[in-house]
Amino acid sequence: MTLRLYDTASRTVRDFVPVVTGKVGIYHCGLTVQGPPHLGHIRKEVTFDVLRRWFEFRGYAVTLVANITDIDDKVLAKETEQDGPWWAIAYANVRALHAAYTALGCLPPTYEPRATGHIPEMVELIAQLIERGHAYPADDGSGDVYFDVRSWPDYGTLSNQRLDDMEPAADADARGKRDPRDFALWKGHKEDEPVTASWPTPWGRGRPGWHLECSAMVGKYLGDEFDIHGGGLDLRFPHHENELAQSTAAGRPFARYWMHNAMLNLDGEKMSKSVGVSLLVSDVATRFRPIDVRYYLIAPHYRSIIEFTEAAMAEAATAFQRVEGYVVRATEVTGGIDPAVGEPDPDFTAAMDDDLSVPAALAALQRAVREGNKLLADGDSPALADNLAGVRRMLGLLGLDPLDPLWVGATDRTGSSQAIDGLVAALLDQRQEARARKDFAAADAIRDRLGEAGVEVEDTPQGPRWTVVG
RNA sequence: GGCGCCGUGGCGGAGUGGCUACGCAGCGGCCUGCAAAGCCGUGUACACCAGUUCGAUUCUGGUCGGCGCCUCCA
Repeated sequence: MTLRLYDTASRTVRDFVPVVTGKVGIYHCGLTVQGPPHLGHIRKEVTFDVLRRWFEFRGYAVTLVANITDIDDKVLAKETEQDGPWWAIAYANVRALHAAYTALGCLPPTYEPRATGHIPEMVELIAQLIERGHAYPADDGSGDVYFDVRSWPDYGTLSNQRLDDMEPAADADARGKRDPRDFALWKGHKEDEPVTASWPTPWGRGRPGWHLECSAMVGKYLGDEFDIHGGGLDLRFPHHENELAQSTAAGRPFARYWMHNAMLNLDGEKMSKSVGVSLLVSDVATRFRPIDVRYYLIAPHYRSIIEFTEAAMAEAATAFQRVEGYVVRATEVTGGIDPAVGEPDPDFTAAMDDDLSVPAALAALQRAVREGNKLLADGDSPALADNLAGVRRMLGLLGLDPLDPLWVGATDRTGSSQAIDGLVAALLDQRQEARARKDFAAADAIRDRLGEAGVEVEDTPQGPRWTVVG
């Protein structure tokens, strides 16, 4: 079966056909590093991490490029709010983003280009656009360079809007614009802005407009025509519309597929940087296990809005821990397996091929877990090992295998020092002796004492097992 | 005003012109010394009103409600 993806531009689900057979180039808009990432930002990262893992499973050589926009109005504005130069603030937020990636099990992108490192590529693109008659330097001496939307009849196709219905762009004084909807490719240096935030160009010193960096960088690393361009749905317009216009007007075919993930809302509204930052990844990760957070973020379809609530998050954690519990117990019984030999359930594969239908894929996974639990009741067997391998393979494709080195430490439910192992084992021996002589009061007393110390005891057909909780 | 998305059982969340989503919670049972975990069983769910149809939660139109974008946004 072919992989099918929903393409925002055509508003249909289409068979995926790569530019180059066997390869896929994906570019998704990383962050404008004006602040540390919140749960909404990381939803996007996790979504594209799952996409990337699925393409790799399907045998594609994946090139994943996620940019960092480290210079723009908002970043500069932080300089006056916070103590420190804009570039230090941007860098600190890059580091926070990397910490969030790691915490939530996202594989690093193939490359992570930064806007400030690609000024020459941007200048080149502007020159091409001016030469072709689609951009012009403002005649008010501001040093701004604008994209001429009237010169590009296709402007508006991505967001399905007509130019005449659009409101004026407010990214600069309209004085130098030919049309109020023209957007800035380049912004001339202003007296009150730091000189460090300006670069020389044929049109004077200045800094890039918001959209230019992505067109320049995607062109450099993925080519004039590439496979998939992604990002949050809120980027569809103006950001992606403008990228598309800039690139195609410069003669570059650009993205074949546009993928946009839906927002994560809080209190019924989109989490917005301008409304105030809440639900920082660094904060959520202290209240919930990161692997549970990842499950919560990918369990709904990527094109469905997530209304964040603590209750739903906690419920998702319970749901995932059921799966995780099976993996842990089955691993204890089988002695461990190599997940690479596992085969995903056909229903799982079909669901993932169908525009990354993770909810349906998880339903298949849950059925496999139920089967596994039944097998587990009979102890070790080839069928159990087989099932466990399949379950772990499926989990791995979602970045959720609890035994992946990625998560070790964070989710280790049995790990403790050898001393604790010995002490608990000794107490459990005493309890087993008590049970053997039907002294259940003594046996339960030992279990209660262990429970008070945070050690939970369960009796299984293979004997008692214990885990450290909390 | 323009362009879109969504309203599913107590909760989360898929999907389909007729056939069990799945999970959480609840209830009943099995297993267990007890428990935990697990397994089995268990729900007149598709905002409202019309229309199309043999049949609509699914398609069409309308109403109500919620959300996103229209140059800060993931």
